[in-house]
Amino acid sequence: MEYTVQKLGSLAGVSTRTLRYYDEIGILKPARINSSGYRIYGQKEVDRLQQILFYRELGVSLDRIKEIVTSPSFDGAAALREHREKLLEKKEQLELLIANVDKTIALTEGRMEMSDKEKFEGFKKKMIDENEEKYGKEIRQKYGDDTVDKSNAKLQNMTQAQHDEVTALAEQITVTLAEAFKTGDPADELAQKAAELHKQWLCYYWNEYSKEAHAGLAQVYVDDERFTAYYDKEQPGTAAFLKDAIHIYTGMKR
Amino acid sequence: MEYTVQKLGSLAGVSTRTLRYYDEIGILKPARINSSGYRIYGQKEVDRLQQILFYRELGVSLDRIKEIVTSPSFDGAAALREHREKLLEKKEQLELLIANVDKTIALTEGRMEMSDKEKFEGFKKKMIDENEEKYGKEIRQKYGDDTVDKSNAKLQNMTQAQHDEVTALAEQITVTLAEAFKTGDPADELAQKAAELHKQWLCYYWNEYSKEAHAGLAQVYVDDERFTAYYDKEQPGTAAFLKDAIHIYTGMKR
DNA sequence: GATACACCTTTACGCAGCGTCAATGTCAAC
DNA sequence: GTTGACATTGACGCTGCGTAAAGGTGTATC
Repeated sequence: MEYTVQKLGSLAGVSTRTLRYYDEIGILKPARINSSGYRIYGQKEVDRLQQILFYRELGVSLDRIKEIVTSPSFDGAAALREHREKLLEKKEQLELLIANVDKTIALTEGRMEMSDKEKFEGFKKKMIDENEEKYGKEIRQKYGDDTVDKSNAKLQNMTQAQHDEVTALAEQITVTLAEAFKTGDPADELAQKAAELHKQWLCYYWNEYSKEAHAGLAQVYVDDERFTAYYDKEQPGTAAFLKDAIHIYTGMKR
Repeated sequence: MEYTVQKLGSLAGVSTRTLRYYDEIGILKPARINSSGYRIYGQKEVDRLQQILFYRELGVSLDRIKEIVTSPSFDGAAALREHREKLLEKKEQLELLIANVDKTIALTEGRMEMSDKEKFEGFKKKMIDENEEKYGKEIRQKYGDDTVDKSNAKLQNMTQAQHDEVTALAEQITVTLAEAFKTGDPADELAQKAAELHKQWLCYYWNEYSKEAHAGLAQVYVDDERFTAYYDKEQPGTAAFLKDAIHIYTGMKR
């Protein structure tokens, strides 16, 4: 299959200008130039463009990308695995930031206090991490454990922040559920709110939410005595009540 | 508390140049200018800078940020919640990309086939989303369901890719577990590999992994008949065997 | 008072990664 | 031969600063 600039551009979702620029900086040369000077791309170029876009997405500079894709000893699979690693790191970064946002929201809604210094912790940490990413290997060889410690501290902070949110949510569920239980009706507005909160709580642990899984878990709450004990702690029958509420909420009767 | 450019800069982790630039474009003016022309920032400016950095982190242009923070009818909490939403979207984006990478890795390691079009799906989807983000409200008002449909299609695709991986992993667990069961020893290398695979599988669903939770789930496999049935399908006793393997793997005896 | 030094100021150019003209050539269809 | 969708090169513009130049200020030390 052969492509002109526009064909390849629309295939890959980039502009023709971008393709010409990539040609200009020598990162993606067309397979050949036809008699009228048109750029003609082939299969190899499609694959290469894909790789380029992968790395670009990561925020890797075109210069670095050039090094990567023009290297003759280029191990595609290894590069992709590395690529994957970085994406995961970026995801962690994001989660850290989200935690920071949550904290700030909590602040504006009263309660917590945050010193000026604390306010910028998230950003500073980020910068530290970026430095580590750049100079990581050297630093690690030189200072070893210190770096590892920092990384661990970050992780602890993250899970701490997340843990705080989850705990607050769990508390809210308990309260709402106790209120709802008094009505005795799992279809009642309050019980449905508890189910909704429970869904939110669940979403902290599950990447994918499905009604089936939610309903399934509710069943486990009744079937598994450890869960049952937790929910029935204050008021026996609460676990079963929650199960009913969730089954109604999800529309699953099983 | 009052700050000069450098004080504020080091507090916030930005350069003095950045602060001067923010002054220049009118996004963050100092509280006052002292007799020598020095920029002096106060508490209000610290808070504002924090907001600016939040939005900057998101990739929002300084122009947009200016609109947001200079708006007199500025609801901080609402803005933060919106901010949070976008971060979550970005995280989804990332997960979509990771799925795309995984797919490509699987491709290079043989098996799967991927058409040229498919290769760029991730990127195209991303662009569509970006357009939606920009013009979302207008489009939604004009075309309503169409946009919603697109969004849903994206989600389906994402879970599809992830689902493929998870299915492959689950298959691998089944096979390994069946082999391991023959040895009859849950501490055996093969059984421990099955536990390891099970952990990986679990990590597709859980954001946080803990040994306690893993061991707890293993117990549920034995306690809950639906799970037991699934694992004992080919060979009764497999669920209990997996539980033992995981309890050894996690070092939890309970 | 001189000198050093860390801080501040404005002005101005440079960079990536393209978008966006402008001016012009080419191909297929009518 | 004209129209219209494609292609070409060349050049300038944009963001969000980094960085260097050329200079003023504040405090300490000699």
